[in-house]
Amino acid sequence: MNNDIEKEFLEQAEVFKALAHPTRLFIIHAVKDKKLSVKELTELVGVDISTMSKHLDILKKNKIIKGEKVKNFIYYRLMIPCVLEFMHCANKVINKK
Amino acid sequence: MNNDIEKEFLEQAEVFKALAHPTRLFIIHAVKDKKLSVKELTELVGVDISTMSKHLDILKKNKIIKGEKVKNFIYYRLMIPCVLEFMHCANKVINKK
DNA sequence: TTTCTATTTGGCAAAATTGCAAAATAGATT
DNA sequence: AATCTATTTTGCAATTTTGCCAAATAGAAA
Repeated sequence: MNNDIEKEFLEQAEVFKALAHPTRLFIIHAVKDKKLSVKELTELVGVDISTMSKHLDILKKNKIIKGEKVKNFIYYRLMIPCVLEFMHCANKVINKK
Repeated sequence: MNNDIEKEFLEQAEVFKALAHPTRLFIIHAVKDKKLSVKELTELVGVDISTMSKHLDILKKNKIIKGEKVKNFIYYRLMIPCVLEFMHCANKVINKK
């Protein structure tokens, strides 16, 4: 595997890793058509708020979601709609199991 | 997060996890239009053959690739073409970084 | 300013992933 | 049968990921 190709797959794998967690998939689903704060997402999932913050950070760093500060809150929204197509495809894979 | 939803995202996350490794993304790319044996893939990537075997097993268990035995060799091929669209989308995400 | 409220960060232990080496299998060839 | 050859499995140590708690920040409200 040559160096450029290797780098390409390495970068791509980072994106897949960012998606490879049930809580993060839930977040994507939840913010696809409405903005939600860290606290709201925390309550929906039922996890410690620091844990939620870290999950959001991973998605943020990969430019999958984006946060907008309003007063004390940071509202997150989905930035990459094609991620939803990923998920439909993933479902096809699951159903063939 | 209710139980059914949780299960759905848990299953989806498994598929994303299967894709979240540079070697496994390379494999998918390599077998998308030609069948390759474990040994051939091992040489292309430059990894221990037992490591390659494990990567292939992960993709196989998730029905992403399928192996066909011919003589002593097992030739793998891509089963889920929509995975390639995943990768195009992942590239869009990367380029926005 | 002091006090809330929302969010992030650091620390840490538990769990999962990774990759090599060695041993085990499977089956083809001699 | 014995011997190759390809692949898988086991064992294990190193690395990474995860999630809670406690502490730190940021900024709004009183």
